[in-house]
Amino acid sequence: MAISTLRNSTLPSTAPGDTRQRILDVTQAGVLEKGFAATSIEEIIVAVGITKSGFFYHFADKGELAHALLERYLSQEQVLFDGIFARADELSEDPLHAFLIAMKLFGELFENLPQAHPGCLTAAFCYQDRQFDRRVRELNAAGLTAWRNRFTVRLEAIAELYPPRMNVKLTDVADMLSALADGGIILSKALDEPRALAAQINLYREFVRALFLGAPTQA
Amino acid sequence: MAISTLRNSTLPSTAPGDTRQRILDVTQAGVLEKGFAATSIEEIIVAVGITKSGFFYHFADKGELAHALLERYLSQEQVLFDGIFARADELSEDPLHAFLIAMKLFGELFENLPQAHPGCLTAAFCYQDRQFDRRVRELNAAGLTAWRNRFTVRLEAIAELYPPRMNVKLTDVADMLSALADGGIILSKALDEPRALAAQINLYREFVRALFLGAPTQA
DNA sequence: TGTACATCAGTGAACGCGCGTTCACTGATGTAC
DNA sequence: TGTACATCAGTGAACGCGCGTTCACTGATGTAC
Repeated sequence: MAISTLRNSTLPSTAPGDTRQRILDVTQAGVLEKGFAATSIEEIIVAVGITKSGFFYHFADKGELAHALLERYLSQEQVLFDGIFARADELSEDPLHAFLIAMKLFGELFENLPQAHPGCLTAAFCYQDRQFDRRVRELNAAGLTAWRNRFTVRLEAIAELYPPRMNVKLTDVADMLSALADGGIILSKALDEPRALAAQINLYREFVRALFLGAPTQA
Repeated sequence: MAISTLRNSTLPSTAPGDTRQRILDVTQAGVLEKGFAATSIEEIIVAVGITKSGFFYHFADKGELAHALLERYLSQEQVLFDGIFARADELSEDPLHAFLIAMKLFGELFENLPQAHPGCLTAAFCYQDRQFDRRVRELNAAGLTAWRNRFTVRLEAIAELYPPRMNVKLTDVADMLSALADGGIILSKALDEPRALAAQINLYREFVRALFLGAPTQA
């Protein structure tokens, strides 16, 4: 009680909704390091600095925590990509070059990470999904489908101007970015090589370039 | 007791070492569906049909189970790829074509899966690695490094005959297969689309072809 | 060939700890009249 | 302006269940002599 009084008087007062966000922050870090089941409510509340009852004021049960966490993650990701594509579209009107610029911007996010990328919640949840109810699983699938659609629309616009040089399905090429991002994160995490992720995003850009422009005859 | 007597008399008697393998089989399925922490010893022994003490005869503690599981998985994977490359080398002496054949064989493993691929232990462990001791984490990293080295050697042999048409690091191209396999598995699991994995392996083949042979001028 | 002992592959019962969850309560702030 | 009530953001104590682990024991098979 002395501590919380002290905190309230000396530290900046917590903004409304702040505790909930901090619970989600701590949970996300735990899920990406240890998995959801191994991240206990006990350790979350210790890190956040509230009591267990405080936790249950914000979330009815642990399942609702999982749902809220994934929901927040997917919407943050969407905002990120909206920003990247908006910027890329400012820089080029050509759909292929805008796409290549967007991939360059995306890759640059990971160029100079001091540590390995902390991880992708979609991947973590995918490997633990029998712990969650159907709502969570469907939310995760919807997130991947949204990525697929977002990229497929752009790839189709490109294909109208630049006939593809390989016989591939554009939805697969759209999925390929998700796959390389998730796979690149696993590489960088497991090998503790921060740069491995950016390297894979860069290869994706090379692939898209070769698909629509062809590979140069000599390097 | 009546049940175990029945089992011993009517079912084929268990071969030596069989119980241990069945424990690992059940654990692996659980880890890929729910994660390691959420896969309890209790449910493992029920599925295998032994008692808890029987489990602890085979494994000193749960950590040793994790280590044994990953060890077995990595060696099974190694055997699989030894077989694929041995077969590919029989079919072509040219390093590029042998590599492309190997990727075709690899992809065909996943062409006609009735369900989504059950998952990759390396990915699952990567997202839960703070649960394990250093031995397990190092084993996982060693597995990915082994893949990298295996493919890099082959890619370098190819590059001597077919100068690469893109400015990429061959170790990254080697990693790309791991990344696309892990990413493709996540896609197929999360979306429940069994074919998504084979599609990504196929794109890898197209990329390697374009890297060393160039993309055709017209599809 | 028979007997003694060792090893293998488990059984059965108990243990304590930590987990997620519940419930009655509280102090500070906001709103109605 | 003062008072009554409602809402927000929690506290504190208790609960039972399931978890991983331990320990003394056992029945079947293998090996030495």
